[in-house]
Amino acid sequence: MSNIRIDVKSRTPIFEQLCAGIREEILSGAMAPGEALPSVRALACELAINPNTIQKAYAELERQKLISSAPGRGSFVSDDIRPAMGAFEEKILADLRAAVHRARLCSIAKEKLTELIDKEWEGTKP
Amino acid sequence: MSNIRIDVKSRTPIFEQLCAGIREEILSGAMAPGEALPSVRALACELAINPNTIQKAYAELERQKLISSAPGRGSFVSDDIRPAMGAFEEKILADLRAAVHRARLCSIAKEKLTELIDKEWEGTKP
Amino acid sequence: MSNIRIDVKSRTPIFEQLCAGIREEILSGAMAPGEALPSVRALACELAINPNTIQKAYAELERQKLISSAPGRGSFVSDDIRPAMGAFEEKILADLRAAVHRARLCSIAKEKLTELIDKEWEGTKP
Amino acid sequence: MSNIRIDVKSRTPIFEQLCAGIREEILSGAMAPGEALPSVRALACELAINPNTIQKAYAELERQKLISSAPGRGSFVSDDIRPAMGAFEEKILADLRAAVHRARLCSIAKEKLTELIDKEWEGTKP
DNA sequence: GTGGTCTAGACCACA
DNA sequence: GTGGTCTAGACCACG
Repeated sequence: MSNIRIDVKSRTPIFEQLCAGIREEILSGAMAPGEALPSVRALACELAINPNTIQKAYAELERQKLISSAPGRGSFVSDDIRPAMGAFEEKILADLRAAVHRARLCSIAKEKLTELIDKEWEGTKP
Repeated sequence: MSNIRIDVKSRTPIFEQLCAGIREEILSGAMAPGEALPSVRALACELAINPNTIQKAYAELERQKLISSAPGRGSFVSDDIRPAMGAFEEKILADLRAAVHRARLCSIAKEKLTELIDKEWEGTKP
Repeated sequence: MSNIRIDVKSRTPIFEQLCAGIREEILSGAMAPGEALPSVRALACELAINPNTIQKAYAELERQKLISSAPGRGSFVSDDIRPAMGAFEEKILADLRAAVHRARLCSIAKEKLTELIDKEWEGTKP
Repeated sequence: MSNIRIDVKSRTPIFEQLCAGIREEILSGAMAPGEALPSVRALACELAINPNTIQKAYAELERQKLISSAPGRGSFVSDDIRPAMGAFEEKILADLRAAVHRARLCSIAKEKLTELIDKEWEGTKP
């Protein structure tokens, strides 16, 4: 989990940065289903962040069925993350559609978009 | 201007919805350079929104050089909106890059993205 | 008077642009003491500006003793513009002092200022 | 921050006076990069000004990259104020040029200008 | 506690 | 009539 970087200066809420970071870890396979997440206190200490903020991020991820918390035992990556992945995928595609729509209004050439995708896709190959 | 729809229940601030709506009107050519925008009071009345909120949106658009306001005379679409378009284009492409990046993490097939672009592009043809 | 150019898009009020323009004409000697200014209506027509705005500019210049209006006969450059020049000079020097002060705070080198003056001075030689 | 003085009777808007005052504090080094600014409410109370006005000033300074505001945490002087300083420097030099130009029109001797700069420069030595 | 947003209502200068 | 500024008071999300 030490791959997660928080930017306290950023405008996006810290708990959302946390959600995004942990979600990436899970969706990319860095964290396996069933694996234990660090405790709220430990992560709060490691990232120098208010425990309440960690708690809020965990609660949000649990709401999205990406993790499950067992009171007194800790939090764990869900065994089946496919439904959560589906919901997240929907959101990503919706964002893409919106961006494409705005690009269309802004008279950006379609080639520029596909080219951008190619470039970004190669650049982040695992 | 009656094409603009405001959702007061939305999480995105009203003034941002206004900015986006008016920006679309301008970038899409629905409003021509030099054309007068509705007065702050008139638009406030039409959309049932507080005049201060309209003014905040106009101020933001003026900061982006998309419109210019002349006290006592009204607000007008800028004669030359190209520099503003350039800045906006940058933002759109950055959004696209971020969305593609997240799609990559979520193991979405690249074909799905290009297909989505094709579909969205055709669907919004003027 | 046809040298005066008004920018209706500018943020500085039109009547102030008028004042500045006419003041320049007078202080630079383009208009001689005692000379008649164009009538309010004629100037309003020539510049395509509301006559009330011309009137306001003339009133302001009269308040500054740069011109004098004779009801029914028109407006004329004052015979003795020295007192008005003095007051205006004070204002210019105050502006300069303020700008220099801010430049000092911004750590701008003093040489840059004197150099700027030399350049501006030569560039606008009559 | 108690060095800032606001003149509610002045013609220049309060929020601009605030911007200028805080900007001076930052550019002069009285406030260090990363330092926390007083909270909107606290400063509003101290200066006997409406919090909204303080917020408008903070928003403007943030737009100029001189400070950064983090919802829930407060506002802070930017870590790197050099880009903002550059933009501000441009404005100052433009003001100087304009003042020199008007001085030229008003037949003010060039020596008077350089002398004024020398005097002002010495008078505000840190 | 913080900053951000919105509303309601007022006053001003400008045209 | 216009836009610009300010005030007072409210609500919200974040930490």
